[in-house]
Amino acid sequence: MTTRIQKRNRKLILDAALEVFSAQGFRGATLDQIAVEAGLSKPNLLYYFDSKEAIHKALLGELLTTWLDPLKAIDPSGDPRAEIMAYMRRKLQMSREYPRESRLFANEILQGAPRMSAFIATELKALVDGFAALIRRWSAEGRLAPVDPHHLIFSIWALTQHYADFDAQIRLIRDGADPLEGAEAHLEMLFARLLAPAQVTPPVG
Amino acid sequence: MTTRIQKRNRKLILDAALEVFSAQGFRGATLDQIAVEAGLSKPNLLYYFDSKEAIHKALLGELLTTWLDPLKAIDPSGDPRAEIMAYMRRKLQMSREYPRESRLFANEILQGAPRMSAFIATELKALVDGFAALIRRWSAEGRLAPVDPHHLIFSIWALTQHYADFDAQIRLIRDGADPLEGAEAHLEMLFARLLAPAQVTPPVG
Amino acid sequence: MTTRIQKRNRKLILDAALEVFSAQGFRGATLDQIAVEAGLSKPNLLYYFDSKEAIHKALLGELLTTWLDPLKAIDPSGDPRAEIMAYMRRKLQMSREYPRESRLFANEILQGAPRMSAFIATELKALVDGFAALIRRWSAEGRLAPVDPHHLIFSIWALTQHYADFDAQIRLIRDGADPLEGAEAHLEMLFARLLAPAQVTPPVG
Amino acid sequence: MTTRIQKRNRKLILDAALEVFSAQGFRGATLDQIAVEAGLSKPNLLYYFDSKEAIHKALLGELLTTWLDPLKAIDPSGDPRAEIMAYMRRKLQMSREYPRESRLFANEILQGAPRMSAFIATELKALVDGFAALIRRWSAEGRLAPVDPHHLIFSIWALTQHYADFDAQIRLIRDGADPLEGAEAHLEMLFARLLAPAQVTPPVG
DNA sequence: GATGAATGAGAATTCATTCAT
DNA sequence: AATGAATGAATTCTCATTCAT
Repeated sequence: MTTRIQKRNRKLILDAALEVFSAQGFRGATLDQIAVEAGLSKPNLLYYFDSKEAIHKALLGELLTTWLDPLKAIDPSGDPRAEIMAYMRRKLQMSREYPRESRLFANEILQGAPRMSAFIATELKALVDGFAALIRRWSAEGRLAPVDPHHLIFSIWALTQHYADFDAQIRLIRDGADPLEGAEAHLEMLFARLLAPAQVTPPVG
Repeated sequence: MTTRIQKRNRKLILDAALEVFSAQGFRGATLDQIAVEAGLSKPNLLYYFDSKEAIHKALLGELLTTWLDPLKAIDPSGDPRAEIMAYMRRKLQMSREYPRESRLFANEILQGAPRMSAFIATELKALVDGFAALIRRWSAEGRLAPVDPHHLIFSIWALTQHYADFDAQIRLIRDGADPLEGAEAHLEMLFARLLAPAQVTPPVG
Repeated sequence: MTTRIQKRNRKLILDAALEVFSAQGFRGATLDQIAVEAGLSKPNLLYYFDSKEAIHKALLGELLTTWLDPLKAIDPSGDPRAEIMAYMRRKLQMSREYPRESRLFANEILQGAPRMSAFIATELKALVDGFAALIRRWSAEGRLAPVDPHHLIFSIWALTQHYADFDAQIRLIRDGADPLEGAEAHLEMLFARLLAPAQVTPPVG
Repeated sequence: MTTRIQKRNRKLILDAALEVFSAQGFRGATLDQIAVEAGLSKPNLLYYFDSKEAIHKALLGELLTTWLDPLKAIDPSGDPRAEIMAYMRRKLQMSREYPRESRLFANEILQGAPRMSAFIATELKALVDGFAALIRRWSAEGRLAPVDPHHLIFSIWALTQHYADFDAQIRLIRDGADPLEGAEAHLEMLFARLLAPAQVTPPVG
C-alpha cells in the first residue's frame, strides 16, 4: 500500500535528485545535496530508496518513457517532412521543458552509458531502426531528399539537445540571452532545406 | 629547468588524466585511477601537480588552444561557404582525433562551466562574435543564405561534437559501426543546402 | 536544538582535545589521538565539529572567558595591594586548576598567536590597559610603590603561569614534589615587598 | 674530516631549524620549511643529519650549554644579592639575544620535556641544587632575605624567559613597542626588594 | 657533496550507509 | 515514517625518508 505521503516524498526525492544528478553527474552528486534539495533527512531518502544507485536508477527509469515518446509519436502514414519536422520540434520542446532530463541523459552517455546501454541497445534502437526504415522508404519514394537515416536522426538529437546540454556555454556567448530564442526558426529552415527532395544546390565558390 | 623525466611524466599524467576525467568527470575521477592509468604512484602525481584540481586545470588549459584553433583558421577573405564548410570539417576532424578532449569539454559545460566560464565569456566569445559578424556580412552580400550567425555556429558545434560526446550511444544504435562513417558526407550535404543563397524551398506538405 | 547526547559528546571531545592540544600543540595533535582520548570514532568527531581547526577554535573560544575573568574581578575601589595580591592568587589558582588551559594558551602565544591576536589586541588589551591605568593612579596616590604597570602585569602572568607551563621541568628538578607547594607563600612575599610604598631598599653589596 | 663546506652547511641547517622549530614546535615544523630557510635541498639536509629528529636533537644539544652557562657563572664567594641580580641580568640578556632558543626550550617543556628530561634531571638539577644550597646558606647567614631557593630560581626563570616566550602577546598589548623596554629596571627593583634582608613590609590595607 | 625523483605511512576529511529509537 | 547518531571505506593531500645519479 502506498500512502499519499509516500507518493509525495518519492516525488520530492526524485525531483531533487534530478536537479543534483543532472548538474553534478552521478559521482559528483551527494545524498546530502539531494536531501537538502528535497527538504528531507538523509536517512529518510534511504527509507524510500535502497541506495544512491537506486535513486539514480529510478530517475533514469522515469526518463526512458519521456525519451521515447517523441519517437513513438511519429506517424508512418503522415507527410514525411511534416513528421520529421514535428519530431524535431517535439525534441526541441523537450530541451526547453526538460533541460535537466536532457543533461542527466547526456551525463550518462558521456560516461559510456554504464546504466543505459541495455535500454539503448534494445528499446531505443528498435524505435530508431523503425524510424530509419521509414525514412529510407520515404526517400526511396522521392518524398524526401536521399539522406542517411541514422545521421539524420543524430542530427536532430544533436541540434535540439545541444540547447539544453550546452546551455551554460550558449548563455555566456549570447550575453545571457535566452538560448532558445530564434532556435526553432533556425532549425526549421535547416531541416526544410535538408529534407526537400529534388533540390539543386549551386556549386560552392 | 624542466628535465626530460619531468616532461615525460607530466605528459603521462596529463594523458592519463584526460582519459579518466573525460570519462568520469572531475568529481567522478580519482587520483588512484589516474595514477594507475599513468603507471605512477599517487604521491608522485602530486609531486608533479599541486592537486587534483591543478591537474584538471592544466588539462583544460591545454585544451583551450586546441579548441580555438579551428575558429582562428577561418579566412575572412575566403569563399563564405567554403570557409564555413572547412570549419565544420575541422571540427568534425577534432571529434575523430580528440574525442576525449571533446568529452572533457562537454563535461565541464554540462556542469555549468565552473572552471571555464572566464575563457568562454572572453576568448571564445570574442572569436565567436568575430565569426558571427563575418557571417552576417556574407549574408548581407548575398553570398550566403540569410542565417542567424550564432545558431549557425551552435549547429556546427552540436553536429560535430555529437559524434564524440555521444559516441557510446551511436555505437550501440549502429551495432558498433564506426560512428563517423558517413558523417562527413551527411554534414556536407546538410550545410551545403543550408548555406546556399537564393534557394527556393518547396512548401512542406 | 541540542540534545543530551550532543552536549555530552561535545564536552567529551573538547576535553579530549584540550588534553591533546595542550600537550602537543595544534599541528602536533592528531584527530586520532583526540578520538581515542574521547572514546569516539574519528568521523564522529567530525560529526560534531567541522574540522580539526574548528575543535581548536571552540577550545580557544571557551578559554577566552576563563582567561579574562580574573582581570574582570579586580575592584578599582578596593585596596590596591589587596586587589593586586588577590588577582595574583586567582591566577595562581588557575595554574593549579586549569594547567592544560594555561599550556594551550602558552602554545598559541609561542607560535606567534596565529589564532588569538585579535582577542589579545582587543579584549585582553582593553582590560590590561584599564588595569594599568588603575595601577598608575594607585601609584600616584602613594598607595602603591611606583611601578611600571605593564611590567607588573607581565610579572604576575609570568610568575603564576610558569607553574603550569613549566610543570614538567619543575617536577624533574624538585624530585616530583608538587610544583605549587610553597609557591603561594613565595609569591605573596615577592609581591608584598614589590608593591609596598615608601620602602627603603638597602644598597646592594 | 670535516671540511669548511660541511661546517658551514651544518650551521646553516641548525640556524634554519632553530628558526622553524622554535616557531612551530617539533611536529609543526617540516623539513621543507627548514630546507627553504637554509637555502639547501631537502635531501641535502638529510645528508648532514640522519633525520628530522637528529636535527632537533643537535639543536637541543647546542642549547644545553648556553642554558647552563649563566648558572655556572655564579660565584659562591661573591655578594649574594649582586650575584643573584647578575644571574637575573644574564638570563634577561639571553631573552634579548636568544629568544628563539628560549622558545625552543619552552616548546620542549610545554610538551612534557620528552627529549630533555634526562638533561633536566641530571645536569640542570645538579646546578640548580648547588645554587639552591648556596641561597639557603646566604639566607642563613642573614645576607639575603629568607626565601625558598627553588621558587626564587623559578621566579628568575619565569620573569626573564617570559619576555622571549610571550613576546607575541607583549607586542600586541604594548602596541608593538619593544617588549624589553623597561624590563630590566622593573626586574631589578623587584629582586632588590625581594632579596633585601631584614626588611619590614607595612601591613596591607 | 648534492639533488631531482619517488614513495610508504600517515592525516584530515568526505560520504553512503547503518543503527537505534 | 522519520531522524539524530555513528561509522567503514574511501579520497585527497602531506611529509619524512629513500633512491639513483
